Amino acid sequence: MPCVYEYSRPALTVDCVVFGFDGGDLQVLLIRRGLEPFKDRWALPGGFVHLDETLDEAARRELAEETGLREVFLEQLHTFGAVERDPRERVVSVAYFALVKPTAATAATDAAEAEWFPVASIPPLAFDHAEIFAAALARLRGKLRYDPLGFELLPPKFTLSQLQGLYEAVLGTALDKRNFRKKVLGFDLLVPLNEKHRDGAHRPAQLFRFDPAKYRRLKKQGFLFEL
Amino acid sequence: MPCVYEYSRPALTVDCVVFGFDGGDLQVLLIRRGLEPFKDRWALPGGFVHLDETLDEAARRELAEETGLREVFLEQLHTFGAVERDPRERVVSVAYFALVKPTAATAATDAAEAEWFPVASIPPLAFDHAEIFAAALARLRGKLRYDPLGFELLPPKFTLSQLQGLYEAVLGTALDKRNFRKKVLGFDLLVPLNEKHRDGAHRPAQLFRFDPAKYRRLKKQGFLFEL
DNA sequence: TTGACTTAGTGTTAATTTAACACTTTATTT
DNA sequence: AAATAAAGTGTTAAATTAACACTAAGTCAA
Repeated sequence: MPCVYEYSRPALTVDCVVFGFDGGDLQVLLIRRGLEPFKDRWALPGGFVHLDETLDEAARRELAEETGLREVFLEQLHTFGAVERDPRERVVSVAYFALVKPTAATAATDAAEAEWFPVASIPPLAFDHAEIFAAALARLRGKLRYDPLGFELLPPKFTLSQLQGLYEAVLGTALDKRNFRKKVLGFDLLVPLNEKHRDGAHRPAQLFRFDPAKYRRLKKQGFLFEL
Repeated sequence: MPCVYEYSRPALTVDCVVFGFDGGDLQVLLIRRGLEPFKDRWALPGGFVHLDETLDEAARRELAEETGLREVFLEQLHTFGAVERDPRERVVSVAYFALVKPTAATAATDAAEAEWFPVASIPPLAFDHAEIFAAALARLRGKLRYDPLGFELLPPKFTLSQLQGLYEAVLGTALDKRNFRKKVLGFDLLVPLNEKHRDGAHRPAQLFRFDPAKYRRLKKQGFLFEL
C-alpha cells in the first residue's frame, strides 16, 4: 500500500479489444495510428487515463472518442506492464475487452481510421497489442463457456441458429444443432417473440430475446450458465 | 494507445492478497500499517511500481520486502482505479493474488508487522483493500475448480486427506471422500511416494506429490483439470 | 498384549448428463 | 407445383456423477 509518493511514475493508459460478430466471423476493431511511433500501423483503441476518471470511465471515453461506440459491454482484462512495451518511455496499460452488438458495430466503421478485421487475419499491431489481443481472445473463448456473454454480440432479437453460429465462430468447433437448442432452451432464459426472422428461400426462424434480469436472479442462487 | 505524454499521472502501486492454508482454515497475510493514512489499520502488502521493473517484479519485490516471502505462486488479479480509493491523491493499484506453501508461510510471520488471519474473520482493512480481498477470494474459489491451484497451498508432499481438506476449506463445501479420491487420482497427475505421513493414533496416510510438468503437457493438449 | 480408538483406504449402483444421429416442416423461388 | 434451403424436433447408448458403509493400519492405554 502507498506510504510515500516520491517515485517518478509510469504513464497509465487503457486499451480496448473490441469484438464484434457479423454472422460469419468474429471480428476485432482496430485503429490506424496517425502518429509515431508505429505510424500507420494498426492498434487497439485506447489512450491516457485522466486523474478525475476511473479506469472503466477512461476506457469508455476513449472508445467513444476513437470509434464512436457507446453503451457497450466492457470488462477489464489484464494490465500490461512490460518495461519496454512503449519505445519512448514507461507506459503501463490496463486492457479491456468490449463486446458490441451488430447495430452499434456499424457506427464504429464511420470513425475515420477504424476498421473491423476477422480475428483469424489480424494485421501486425503496434506496441504489445498483439499480446493483448491474444489474451482477450483467450478470455472471450474461456468465458463464453460459462457466462452468457454471447448475447452481447448479437442483436436484441436473434434466432437460435445465429446464436449457435456465434458459439461456433468464437469457440472454433462445430456444435450439434439439437443438443445445442435443448441446452440453451433448457435454461429458460430465452424468451420467444411473436416474430419470425425471414431470410431467403426457406422456413423462417423463431426470434428470441435473452432475459438478463432472470439470469441475474438465477446467478445469485448459484446457477451457472454452462455450454 | 499513447499519443502524447502531457497528462499528469496517477501513482501506480501493486497490492498482494497472500493466501495460505494451515490444514484447517484458509488464511490471508496482512500487514499493520505504520503510517498515516489508516495508521495501525491492517492492509495488504504492496507498494509503488518502480520505473525499471515489470508489475510482476514489483509485486514480488514488495512481497519480499514486507513479508520476507519469495518464490511464491503469483498471478495478476485486477486493477483497482476508483478515483478516491486513496484519500491523499489518485493512486491506481494493480492487485495480485499469491499462494504460499506452509513451509514458506512460516517465514512470513517473522516479518515485523505481518500476521495471518482466517479469511472468515478479517479485521477492517485500509483503503479499498476489503474489496480487493473479496475479489481475490472469489477468484481463488472460481479457479480452484478448473485449475490445479490447490497444490500451491500444500507442502510438496501431501496426503489426499490434506488435499481434500484444502478444497473443502476454500470452496466451503463438504466433498465425498471416495468420489474425490477417484477423481483426482484419475487425472494421473499425483505421484505416490515411498513415504507415509504419520500423525496420531491411526493408520498413516500415503504421501503424494503433484506432477506439474505432466500437467503442463496435458493442458497443451486441451486437458482440463476439473473438480 | 490386547482391545479401543482414529483416520486411511476402497467399489458398486442408480441417476443424471452428454453425445450421436435423420427426418419433417415451412417458407421462397422458378 | 416442384425444387430448394434452412428451421425445427426425440430417442438411445455412453459417460459421468452422486450416494453410500465397511475394512485396514497404525497408536495408545489399560
